[in-house]
Amino acid sequence: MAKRITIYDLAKKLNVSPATVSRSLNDHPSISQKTKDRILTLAKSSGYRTNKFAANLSRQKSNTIGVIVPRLNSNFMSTVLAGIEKVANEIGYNLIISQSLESFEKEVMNAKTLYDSGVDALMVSLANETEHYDHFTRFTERKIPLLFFDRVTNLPGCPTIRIDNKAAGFEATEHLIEQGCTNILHIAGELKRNVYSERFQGFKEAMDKNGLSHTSLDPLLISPSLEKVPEIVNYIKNTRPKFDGLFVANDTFAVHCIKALKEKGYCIPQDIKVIGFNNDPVSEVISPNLSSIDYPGYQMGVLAGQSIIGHLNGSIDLQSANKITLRHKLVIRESSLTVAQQTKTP
Amino acid sequence: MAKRITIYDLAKKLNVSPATVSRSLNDHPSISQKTKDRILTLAKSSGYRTNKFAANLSRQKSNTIGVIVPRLNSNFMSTVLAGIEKVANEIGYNLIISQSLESFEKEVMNAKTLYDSGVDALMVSLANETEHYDHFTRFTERKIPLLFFDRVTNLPGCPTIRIDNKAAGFEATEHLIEQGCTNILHIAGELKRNVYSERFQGFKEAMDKNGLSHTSLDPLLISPSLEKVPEIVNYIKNTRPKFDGLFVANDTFAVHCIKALKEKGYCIPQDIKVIGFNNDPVSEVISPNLSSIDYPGYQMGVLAGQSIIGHLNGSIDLQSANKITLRHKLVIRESSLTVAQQTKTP
DNA sequence: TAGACTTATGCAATCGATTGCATTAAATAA
DNA sequence: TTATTTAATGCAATCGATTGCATAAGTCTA
Repeated sequence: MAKRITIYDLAKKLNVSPATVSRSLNDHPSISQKTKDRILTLAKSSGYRTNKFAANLSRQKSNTIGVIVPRLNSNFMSTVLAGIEKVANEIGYNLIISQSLESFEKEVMNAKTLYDSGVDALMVSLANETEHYDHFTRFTERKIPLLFFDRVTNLPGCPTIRIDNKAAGFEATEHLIEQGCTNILHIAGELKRNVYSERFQGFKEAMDKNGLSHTSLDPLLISPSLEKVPEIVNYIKNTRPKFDGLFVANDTFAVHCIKALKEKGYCIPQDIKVIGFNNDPVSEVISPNLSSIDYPGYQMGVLAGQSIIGHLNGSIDLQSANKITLRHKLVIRESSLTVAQQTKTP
Repeated sequence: MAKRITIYDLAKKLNVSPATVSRSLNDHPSISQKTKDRILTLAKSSGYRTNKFAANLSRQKSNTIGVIVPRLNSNFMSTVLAGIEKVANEIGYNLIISQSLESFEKEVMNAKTLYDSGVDALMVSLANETEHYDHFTRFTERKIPLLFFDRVTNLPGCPTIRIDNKAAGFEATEHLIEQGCTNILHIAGELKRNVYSERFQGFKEAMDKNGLSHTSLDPLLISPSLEKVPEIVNYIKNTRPKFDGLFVANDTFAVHCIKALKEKGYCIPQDIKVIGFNNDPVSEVISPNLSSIDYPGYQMGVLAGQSIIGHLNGSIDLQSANKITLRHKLVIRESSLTVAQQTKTP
């Protein structure tokens, strides 16, 4: 039952042409207010809803933005997505979200599907595995705005939204050094990704600057699995000279390291000071509270949304691919403070 | 440049009709394998991609599933979404995700938009505010599969996926009672939602069964804001007889209660035993580790996806709206154990 | 009141793929 | 060899909205 109502139905009922109906519905200036009112009234009362397939086909746009993220269920990502969704929703865009699960192949597939689905724009945070970016060229070729956030790469004409991971890594490391650490271990993520390589870079520079040697534990893939924690804790336990600082590129992992270290009898921060990255809510739950780098996920999402929409409206020039760098902030908590200083805080 | 290639282009180049091309692309049986091969080869080499707008318009389906959730950025929700996305992605469906942010108005808007977007199915987890469900009738009227998960309601013909919140609430409460609690405070969420009202119900029944009185702190809206924590801690502190048990309908909130209580000098579980709900990863981070009800978010997403796809394929009958109830599990950790028992565990 | 503009509407093509029905060609049966 | 079936393909309508161009009606000006 209830065949869907079309503009033809409305047109017939009001004795006007479908064209007039369409124009009225889109508030075209060349239709008299009277006619518009008649049509709008009927449209509303009869429950007319425009068929987007037809409209999309005709207009060649979908009012839809595609998003590819490594995974949905991380605190950071879902926060960014929440920000994107909010902006998109407000201006009437739909969001098609897909996850690469850190797999290059899936990322390529997702890109294809989203292209086919006719998204008007694409926003991507790259998978760990990704090393080539050809799957995005079909977008750029067709001038479909393409934006990278957080885990970015440099493609011509593509805006990026990110933080200064290197500076942040540097600050985190210097903070540990200021607290008296001289032998710091850095646990990174997949170094193919800027977020991890840059943090690592910052770490090295801070160590070098302070004339300290750095043991770069060759980064295990920490993001997906926490199984590596015991391994790392053993490594920490067995290495001499002893580590007195630990800079982990990701809070979740940091938190689990702390847990494991405590179980092995370590006192934190006395025996080893720890700092994470992301300022994930868990950092305030673990005891001792975890120092970290704060970094505005929600805002990143909002900005990404706004930026892409600017491009879609043409109000931002596509050529001038802007690179937005958001502010990060060192958040000092108990896990990295020398006890002396710690007691200062009430 | 690079005008998009259509089936007409392919048809012309191979001297066949567009119909033949279309059928070949869809692997229609009445096309000879030879022709199919020729067409498929050219299609691939020329980078043809089907225009989904046209296909959708013609077929009247979108290969798209709409999802409305209260918010993206909660551990539980993003986990469910990850599960849904996985299934949808595997069978070639796109996911349009939108958040109601607990607002009824937004939920209605989102439903409208998704309807207009021509989603083939809709999956919903209800907003706190929602009390009426008319915004969904346009879906059921048009036989668009509609499914509720976690925060469900009973609409005729709509499958639901959920857990037995009442039983879980009951078990959580009985566990506290077994541990010696006699004066338990329950902190619920918005009681309009089944997940919270049922847990509350289970709580009351367990208390009644054991002949205990229950102080039902009239549930403040705990989900969105943690600002209420101090208020609640004060309430706990000032109420006599003292509470010796705390059952919080949500782990995040529970964790922050524990933090606040510890700051006020409470020893947990000695002074007051605490149990949460959800088995959120933080429950293993807080000290003491939080007892909770485990409840499989990812699996819920997968099942929701499979169920809806069953409906779309017609392999599941739409009439027989199935109600799936997933297994939950009481996870006992330190926060709710009497010290005697606790020390038993190595 | 004719001519020149405006304003309001309609005509009809278009977007690209799908699909019921007709048709042709090839294969099989009689 | 002819009639009959089967396999392969094409024709043309359809999905519903958009939009350039044409046209009709209305308003002004001289």
